[in-house]
Amino acid sequence: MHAVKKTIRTMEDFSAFVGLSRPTVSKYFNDPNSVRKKTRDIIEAAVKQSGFRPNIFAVNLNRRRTNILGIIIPNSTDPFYTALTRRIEGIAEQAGYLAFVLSSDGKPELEERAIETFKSMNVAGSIIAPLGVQSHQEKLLKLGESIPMIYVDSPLDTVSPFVGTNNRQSFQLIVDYLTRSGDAPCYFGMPPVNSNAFERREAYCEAMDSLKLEPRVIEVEQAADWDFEKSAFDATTQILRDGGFPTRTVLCANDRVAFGVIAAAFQAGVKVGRGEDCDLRVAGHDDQPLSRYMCPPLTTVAQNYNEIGRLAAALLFHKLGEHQDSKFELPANERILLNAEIMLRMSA
Amino acid sequence: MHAVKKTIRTMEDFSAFVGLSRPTVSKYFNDPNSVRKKTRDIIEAAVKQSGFRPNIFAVNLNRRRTNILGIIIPNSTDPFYTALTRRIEGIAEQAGYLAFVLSSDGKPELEERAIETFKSMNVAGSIIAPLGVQSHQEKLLKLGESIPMIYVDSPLDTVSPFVGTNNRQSFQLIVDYLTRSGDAPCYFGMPPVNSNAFERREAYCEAMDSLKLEPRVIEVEQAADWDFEKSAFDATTQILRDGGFPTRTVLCANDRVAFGVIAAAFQAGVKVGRGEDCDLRVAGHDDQPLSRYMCPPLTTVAQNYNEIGRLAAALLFHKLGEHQDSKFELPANERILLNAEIMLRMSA
DNA sequence: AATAAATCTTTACGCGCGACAAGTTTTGCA
DNA sequence: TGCAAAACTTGTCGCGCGTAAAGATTTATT
Repeated sequence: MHAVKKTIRTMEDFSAFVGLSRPTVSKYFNDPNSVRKKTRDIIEAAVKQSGFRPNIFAVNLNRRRTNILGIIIPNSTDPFYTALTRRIEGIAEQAGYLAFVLSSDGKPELEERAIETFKSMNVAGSIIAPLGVQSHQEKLLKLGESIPMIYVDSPLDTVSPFVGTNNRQSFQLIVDYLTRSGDAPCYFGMPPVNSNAFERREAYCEAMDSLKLEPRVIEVEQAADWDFEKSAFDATTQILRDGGFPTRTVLCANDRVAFGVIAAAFQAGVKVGRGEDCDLRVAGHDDQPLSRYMCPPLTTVAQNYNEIGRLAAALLFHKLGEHQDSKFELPANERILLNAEIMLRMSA
Repeated sequence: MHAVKKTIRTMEDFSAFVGLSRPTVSKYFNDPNSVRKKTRDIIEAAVKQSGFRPNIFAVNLNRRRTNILGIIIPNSTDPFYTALTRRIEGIAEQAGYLAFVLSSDGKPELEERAIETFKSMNVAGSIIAPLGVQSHQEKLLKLGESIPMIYVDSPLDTVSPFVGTNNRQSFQLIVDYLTRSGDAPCYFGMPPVNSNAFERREAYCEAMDSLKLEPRVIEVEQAADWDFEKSAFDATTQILRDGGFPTRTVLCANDRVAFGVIAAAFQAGVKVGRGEDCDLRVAGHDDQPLSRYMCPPLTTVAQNYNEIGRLAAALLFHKLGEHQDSKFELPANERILLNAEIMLRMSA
């Protein structure tokens, strides 16, 4: 005695299965609270039993605004972006949106493709960690005219909505600490993949200036690719061969650069750490998941990617006209710079 | 003298703009080679000028099979999966598919949600790195009945199409090497997040057996979460406090576990490496991007994620009936175990 | 130049669902 | 019990595009 369960493919099928009309079922899927509790329970039971889900394409076809958010990150293998992405995905899902993530993989043409894909998807809104390519700004801005866009990590310009870390504050913090606890740091930059490369360098210089110290930026030629560890490793190997760093403390533009520096130092027999017997202190920026497992554990500044994600989503939802729940505290303005927190560990 | 460029939103608009009929334009987008070269050139010029892209939802609505591939990975912050994913995305794009990536984040319910999302998207096919949860096998298999699915990294069962690393071969390789070059290794497992956890342990034991050596598996209680480094770090700290490892060589189930072990050893003052002055050798498995930048650089076995991605995609396209280009060499069968390559570095 | 073949145009339908209008039933409340 | 409001049903349209059929036009072949 088995049920002849004809496959439920469409909402039509499903509504027949539930014993309700299709418009009612449709209403339910758009807003479960728009139907009576009794009805809701019936539908929910049927959903559970049949596993029916409305066809995404049909749902989004004749909707003015889709329930899809587009996320573009510049590199899909960098833990910072993946962590940020995961956070945003979670929030989006809770709010009934589907987050679609594309990586530009450091290439402007892929960033452009991603934008066009999102355009063809008629996404409700977009959160983008942009590449720093000048020529693409206008494309992004053009897309921004038709759909709400929030920038994260690295600002597109000086006016578009943005959430990121306050590099000035974070570098002031780490420079202060390093200076108080030992040698003043020299600065080891990151490849010029986005505006953070320039901003952080400036932030370092300003922090040094404010302490009446001479900034010492290590001039390294770095291609604009995302293999941060490798370029830092190679450069450091060369530097150590050529007589070493100008000071006994190196502040890196980010943790991945610091990984490369530490690895090169280790292999050159240079002992990294803040102990008496150490030759070099190395500090980073970002607090990547692995930083605490480095040898020695990396002293760094933690970017609050949870907050960055939350606030970017909050800004976006606000622009989308979502009635903000208590959980979506709306920030005061559209240019948000978050403070970072210093993570004192053994490397500096 | 500016063109009054009315917005081109639909293919209707676009075809008028080009001066062709909509069906012809539609044909072009489905297969550019299905129209005359002259026509193709006209359309392509117009695409370039207007930036028109067919609406993804409309395109996929009344298609029997969409041009979307679903990818499910168990953890979005693990570099192995992100690298694998990126590879697959690239291949999919080349073949005219759009890869949609969802992470189950280690949670069976999210894996299930992801599957249902893909079902609602009517994806053409799916590539999945499954969690090892027994109860979900049937859901996956059920989905597999309606759309082609390829499993990677960790097999679902013993029959479904699968591409992954031959753990037997890879562990034989590393155990051989470790044994020849020093102490026979003991084995440090990974949290039981998928079948690799068991398979690798078995593979280690078999490799030891084949050398007439007694396998020594370190019994560690590890929760089934993805914070591999932390659990390995904590366990190692405890072990070192309790008198150390049973042998002077530790083979870890994967690199991330090795990271935790090495960090704990470092902090306990135990020197890791294969030098005369070292206390402990540590080897890993996978060759994560950061492994070569560890201190010391991690000796490990490289999973060929490029090949895993390529072959998974090739298998899938074959099932989708794509005329395989030369680039998609079809493997002989549907259960592919790739050999791994040993990466000799300084840690062991 | 004549004819077949290839390519195009015109016309029409339907994919699955959201949205709306108009009519019917249920519910809540006095 | 009665009556209005709320919640449902039935019916219909259209989102943007794929696709098929039938006719018109261009291209290739002899």
